Amino acid sequence: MSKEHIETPTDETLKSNFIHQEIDKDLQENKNQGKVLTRFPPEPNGYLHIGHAKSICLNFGLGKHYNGATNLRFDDTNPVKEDVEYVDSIKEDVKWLGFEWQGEPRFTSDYFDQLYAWAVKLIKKGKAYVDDQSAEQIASQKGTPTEPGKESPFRNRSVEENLDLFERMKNGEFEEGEKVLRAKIDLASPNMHMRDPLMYRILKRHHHRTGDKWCIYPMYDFAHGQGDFVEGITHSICTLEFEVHRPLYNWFLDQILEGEPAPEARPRQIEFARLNLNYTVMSKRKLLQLVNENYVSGWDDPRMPTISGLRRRGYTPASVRRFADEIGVAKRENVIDVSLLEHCVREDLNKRAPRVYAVMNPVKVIITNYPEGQVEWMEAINNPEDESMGTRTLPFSREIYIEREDFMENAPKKFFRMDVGREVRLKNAYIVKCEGIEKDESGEITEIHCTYDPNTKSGMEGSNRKVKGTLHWVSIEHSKTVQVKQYDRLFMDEAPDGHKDKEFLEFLNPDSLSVIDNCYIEPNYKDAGANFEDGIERYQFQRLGYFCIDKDSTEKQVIFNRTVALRDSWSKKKK
RNA sequence: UGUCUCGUGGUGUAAUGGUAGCACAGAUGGUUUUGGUCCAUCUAGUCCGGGUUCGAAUCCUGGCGAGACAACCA
Repeated sequence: MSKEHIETPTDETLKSNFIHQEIDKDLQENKNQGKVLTRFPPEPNGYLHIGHAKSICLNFGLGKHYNGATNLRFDDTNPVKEDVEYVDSIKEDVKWLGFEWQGEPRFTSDYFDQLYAWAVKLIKKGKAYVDDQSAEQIASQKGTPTEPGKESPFRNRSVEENLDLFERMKNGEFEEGEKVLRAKIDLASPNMHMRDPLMYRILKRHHHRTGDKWCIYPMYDFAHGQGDFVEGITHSICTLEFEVHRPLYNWFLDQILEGEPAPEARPRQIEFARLNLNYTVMSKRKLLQLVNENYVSGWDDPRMPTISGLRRRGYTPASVRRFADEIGVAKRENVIDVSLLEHCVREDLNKRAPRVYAVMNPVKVIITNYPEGQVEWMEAINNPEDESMGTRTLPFSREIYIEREDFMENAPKKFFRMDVGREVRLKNAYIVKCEGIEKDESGEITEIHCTYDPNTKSGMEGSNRKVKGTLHWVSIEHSKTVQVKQYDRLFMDEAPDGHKDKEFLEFLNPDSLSVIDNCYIEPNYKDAGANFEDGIERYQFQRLGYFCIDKDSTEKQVIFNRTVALRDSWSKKKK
């Protein structure tokens, strides 16, 4: 089957995966009245990255596929690290990717009262207790995966005392670290998470939503599963590391639901392997470090694997969704080659980006037999992949720029470009012949002299002649000067954070950004009809790659970011 | 020396007891006014051993290997 169009979100055909099969089974058993409700539950403590995009596409894709819905919930149980800045960026990124969450975004902090009540219920059942020990003491009693833990001396306090203490924790009578609430489960469990995990800790911090109402905050483990339950989530899709938490979530729900009527839906957690991409890092901590220590310009630096970085780099939402679909979903550890991501954006942009002429590394060409002062407006197709995008005109004159790399003295036969005595075609203009060159003292070419054949204007009969090379060009007099930022991979190592003895920063690529201040572009590139749903202008610079206009552009200074170069089988061959 | 999870071309991912397929990457050729696109062809795989079966990537068993888990993080 040929790929005529890259799928739009509505007709996206999801690749099947094991999660579909599990949900299909649940549906066959008529669990949850046949409903499917998923959720995307980020913590607002950083910007979303391509790994989150996988999760977003999975969760929202599932909701759509099963005619259900997907909630956006912020798991904001740790005011120390969280911020509204992140809430806003996450909403923007999910929307940009093309997904809609059900109703308003949810916040785990909306459930703090309920969680508190449930904690009290557990205390009353003798399933939770206040522990006065320090973090270190508790840790030292946890045991190891192979040795059982030891009981806290406070484990068997009376219900009354626990109730009193917990309320006083809530009232702010104790300082941070003085007391915690713990679940009373099993210190000998082979699952470390069942060894009397913490439920609440004292944090006298301002919360971005609840303000100063609380000075105790639930731990993620005591909040996440209940958040899903409260919302009626049927399938809680998460990454592999939470597999060992699943029994704990189920235990909490069992405790909470005891004595209650059977709920309409009870979340079922299914885990999948997170995305890893080579030549980058994906941990929030490391991304934050890159930002804070100014190795990049910000979360949306086009070299970052963040969604905002990809957006600024020029990736389209469709290309990211396609990528998420291509990589699939499974439980085994995986490392995806960035070339697949690049393939996805090329595939989309090839279909949709208008072609324009720009010269990044110019050398001057004088067409000696072309009349001085004459200008011809040449017609050019905006996108050979999409006739409906029409044509525009661009000016041709006696003095033009071509790429320095498109000329070579004494070039080998396989070099299909310009050399003295050779003919090449100037795309959408004339066939020209190189007659000679001029150099400066250092030997660098300063001018190339050509003659043109007036009978070979594109469209004329005479232009049908076979010529080995076709070059792009711009008229010097008419061209506009813009800045171009070229990006290369941020790290030189395939797995920058995969070395025990070396820090990932050691592998930073010093050439990951190169700025070209004088890039020459045809004057009417805006007429080429760049039209993208997110309003970002994207173009193909003929023969060079895909570029988009950076948000920092001004009228005086237009900045283009290179999204990705065109595939280049010539440069590969040279090696 | 625990519990859980996972091993299919270089990288991902299908095949759910019945011809190991697809994508990316790589190679070759064709078309081309982008060395792009497109088209065609090729390279390359079931971790190992035993068992069940007419038949095993799939089921059983024993190894081996990888990952996760011992934060008042999520």
